[in-house]
Amino acid sequence: MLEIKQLYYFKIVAEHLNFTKAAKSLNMSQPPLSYQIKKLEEYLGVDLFNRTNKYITLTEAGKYFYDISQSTLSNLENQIDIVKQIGKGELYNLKIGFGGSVVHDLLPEIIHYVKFKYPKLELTVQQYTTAQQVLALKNGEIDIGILVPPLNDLSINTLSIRQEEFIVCLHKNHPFANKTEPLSVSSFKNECIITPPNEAGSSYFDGIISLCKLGGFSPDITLSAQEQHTMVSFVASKLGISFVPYSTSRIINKNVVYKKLLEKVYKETALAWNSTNHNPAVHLFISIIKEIIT
Amino acid sequence: MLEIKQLYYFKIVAEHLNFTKAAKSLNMSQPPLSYQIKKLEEYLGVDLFNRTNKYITLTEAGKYFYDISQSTLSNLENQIDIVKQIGKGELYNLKIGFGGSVVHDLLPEIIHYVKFKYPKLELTVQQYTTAQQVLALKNGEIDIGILVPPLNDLSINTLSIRQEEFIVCLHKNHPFANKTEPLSVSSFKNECIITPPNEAGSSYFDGIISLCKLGGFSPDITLSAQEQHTMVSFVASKLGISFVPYSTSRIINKNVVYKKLLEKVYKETALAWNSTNHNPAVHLFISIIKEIIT
DNA sequence: TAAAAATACTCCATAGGTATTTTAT
DNA sequence: ATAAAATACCTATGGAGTATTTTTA
Repeated sequence: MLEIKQLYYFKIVAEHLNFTKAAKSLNMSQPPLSYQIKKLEEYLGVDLFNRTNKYITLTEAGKYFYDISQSTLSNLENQIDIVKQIGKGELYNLKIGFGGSVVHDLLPEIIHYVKFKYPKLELTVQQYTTAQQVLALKNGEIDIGILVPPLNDLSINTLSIRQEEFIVCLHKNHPFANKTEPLSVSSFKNECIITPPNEAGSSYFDGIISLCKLGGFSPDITLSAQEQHTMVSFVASKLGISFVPYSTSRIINKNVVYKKLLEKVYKETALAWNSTNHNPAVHLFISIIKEIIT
Repeated sequence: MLEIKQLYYFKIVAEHLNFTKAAKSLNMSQPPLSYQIKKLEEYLGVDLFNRTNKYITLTEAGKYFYDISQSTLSNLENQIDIVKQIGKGELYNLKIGFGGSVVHDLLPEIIHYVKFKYPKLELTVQQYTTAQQVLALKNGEIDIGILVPPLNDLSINTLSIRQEEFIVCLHKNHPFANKTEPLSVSSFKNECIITPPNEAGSSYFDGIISLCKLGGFSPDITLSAQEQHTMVSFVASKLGISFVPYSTSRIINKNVVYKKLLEKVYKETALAWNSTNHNPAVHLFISIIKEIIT
């Protein structure tokens, strides 16, 4: 089996390109060092050094393995530092799941604010769908979700942190693209509507459906896209129109315009957490977010 | 000292939350497993499990250490796979240094082309200045540089892969912003010129100086920026004008226009490699690039 | 011939096994 | 009473040391 000791020995030998000197710098004798490197090479099934009895050089595989050893050792060192701080209660770690829609505005804002004001709070973030987040919250894989409520799950608490009205995204040559007054949803009853994927319990998708209902029609859905910028690109390619939350209008595309709607439906974004989670940072984080949104 | 075995043992225990069952799944008995975990905790100086004799749970530090163990083990596994392939000559690795100016066009083009056509060539890329690249080429830290020639260093070979004329980047309200014919460099003799940093031997900077000489003046340099998009932002903020290579005009900024110049000076981009480098992938890579540029 | 790696061997530290005790539910 | 972790003790693998040989520049 591979051992960390071997990575370290190898790193030192690769830096000295001389077993005897490397052994000296490791405060050990040369034979066991040679032995460990040989064992490492046997484990990998790969020669790491070109050996002549006078001098050694790294093979191509050895050069690559040097990078591995280097980065593995330094990563471990840094991460273990963090573990020690968490253990001493000097640092908190929170695992945060988020949906794609907050990547470009809310999430960086939150991360910067937390890093600046609460350097003792280390955030690990990963992208999920809302459904995946609920699962991950339940099995403790994440501490906090940033998702679209409502959830019909009693064990998960939520706190609404943003309400955005839906607006419509049109191609610049669309007949309504130059109107200045808000548009009625009913004007689009014969258009192809580009939506997010209709996953089980997707409130974002449901919001679009209820918007169309207010306009008196059921949408013709032939195109869906996971990412907001893909939806915008589809509109730019004249594949249809799209109802998007206000924040999407940050995505600038020269073939696309955004227009307000007469009918008001709101897309909510919420924090979610498992009520049985005992990580003390959860409530710290929630109170920080409350600071931001007020 | 930390051992990889301990990371693995810990991972399994954390997944079972039960020493006896974890030991069974590891084909070992429970006491030595408990002993190794205890040793690990002593090494870290941190409790990883909350123990009662009936059941155990992960501490917050333990949860974080689980992530470390997980990712360290899987990274090592993947990377070792690559080392084995390199060792067998089934895969080549090339370390490539590049200057900032190729990030948005040439570099992605090269990476995609290579990944698609030569999946056996694994590229590791890292950003450097031209001067740093020359150093890294000499000490073998990188195999290939993508930089601005000429280099006055005989041990480094170069191959020019792109020539771009300099154009001028102006604020949209600049008096010349609406001209259609090419502009003379001399028109800008009284303007503040935004440049890249004047590092030792920067041919990019030198190109701008010789451009100004053609216009019959020495530039007034008060502002410099490392990144192309920063230079464009400075122009957008009316802090001056900038002479930029043609590829920079890909950076679209609604307050900025790009205009051709009467005087033609070219910024070159070249591949560079150490003539004593024996990595067989170097010449393979060079021949691939020749395919792209012809 | 000299410098460095490989080989041969010895020893002891420690990983892991078995048997047993402790503890909390 | 029982399931699970901790403790005590034993064994043997293998890591590291010393002495020596081999290799080639």
